[in-house]
Amino acid sequence: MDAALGLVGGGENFSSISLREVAKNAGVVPTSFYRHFTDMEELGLNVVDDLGLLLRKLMRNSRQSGAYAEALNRSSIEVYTDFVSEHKNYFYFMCQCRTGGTLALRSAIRNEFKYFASELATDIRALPLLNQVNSLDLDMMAQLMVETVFESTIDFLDQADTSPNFRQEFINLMVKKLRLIWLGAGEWRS
Amino acid sequence: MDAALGLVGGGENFSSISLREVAKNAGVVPTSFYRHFTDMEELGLNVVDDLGLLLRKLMRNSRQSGAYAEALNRSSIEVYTDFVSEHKNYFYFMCQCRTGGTLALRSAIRNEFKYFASELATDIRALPLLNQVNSLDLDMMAQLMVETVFESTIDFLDQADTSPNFRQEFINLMVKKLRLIWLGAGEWRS
DNA sequence: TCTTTGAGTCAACACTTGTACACTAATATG
DNA sequence: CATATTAGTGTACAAGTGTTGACTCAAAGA
Repeated sequence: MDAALGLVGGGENFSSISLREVAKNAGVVPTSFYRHFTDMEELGLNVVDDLGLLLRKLMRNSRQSGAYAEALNRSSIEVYTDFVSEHKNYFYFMCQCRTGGTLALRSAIRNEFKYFASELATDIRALPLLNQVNSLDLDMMAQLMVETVFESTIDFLDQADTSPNFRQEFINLMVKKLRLIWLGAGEWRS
Repeated sequence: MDAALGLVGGGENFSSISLREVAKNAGVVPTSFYRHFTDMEELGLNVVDDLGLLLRKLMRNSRQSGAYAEALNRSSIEVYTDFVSEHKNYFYFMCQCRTGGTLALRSAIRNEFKYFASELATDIRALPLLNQVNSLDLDMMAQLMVETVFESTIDFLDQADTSPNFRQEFINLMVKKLRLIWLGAGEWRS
């Protein structure tokens, strides 16, 4: 799995990586691949699971630090961008497969997002700002926030190394977008 | 190009489609491919150009019908979803390549988005609702709206055929998200 | 201690892939 | 009419692909 992620991080597309490449990158003979996975797709699904664990860990940490309570303010965006930088390969993989993977892979990732969004929804449910919002609309809002962040991740990955202050610009833009959504949420009447 | 798009629409990932497959699907011998493109990437870039033309056409139509003036209300979302349904292959391609293409392909698509968003920005600039918003923030808002719509396109493509009322549910959700953003925009003070 | 099992090796297969070269036929252009 | 150009054809090759089957060997469990 690390070998596959390495290739993805190196610029290859997961869907066009061959079993043999993975094996070679893992320092192992091609036939050994079958000892671990039947398929490249199965390998991909396992990576999605790992990614899910990673994201849950991130979420736990954010909750502890209290940043999460205000759900996606500046500091939580900073945490996120750092996290992405530390796990570039995983996020390249995720960005690629969310739209370009097998149908099974796509829906596996979709599910991770749903989980993430629903966790966010329960966390912000209690906020007094949102007491005019019903449960369905709350889900919609959480979904929009999560999507907004994830959607921009590929841009961050692509450009993070281009200029030293891109990270700050990116964070500023992200914060604005989320503030805009929060502003709308405050006015929302279900 | 149609042959390539056909393969994409059939579930294959553009980045793993071979030159030979395209040739076969076009009813032509592999070596003939080189008469038109040097590369699969070059073919891809040409498809992006075509897609750009398509999107501009869509935008023109929406403007004429007046729906666009209110920028992404229900009827313009309906127009968009119909448009996507009519050009599924193009949109599968776009969704795939925005995150999974070559770097050149990715940034070509990014540019189309930028163009689209900036057009939207100039269209909504005059709205009295937004007279407290400066130019930079307006761009950010237009960008968020465009992203929000495009980001969900893959979900629409994947699930449009699953249930007969998915289209309506999708439109409802989309309208809500955009309404949320508009609500925020109305409160925004740059 | 014997035996099962997990993870690796090697050789081989039929097939696909990108690309090169030499050739043909229709269609524009001078 | 002659000539260039454009889009197609067939053959060929070296490299890469997924998958098979039979083998080794260290570690874990009985």
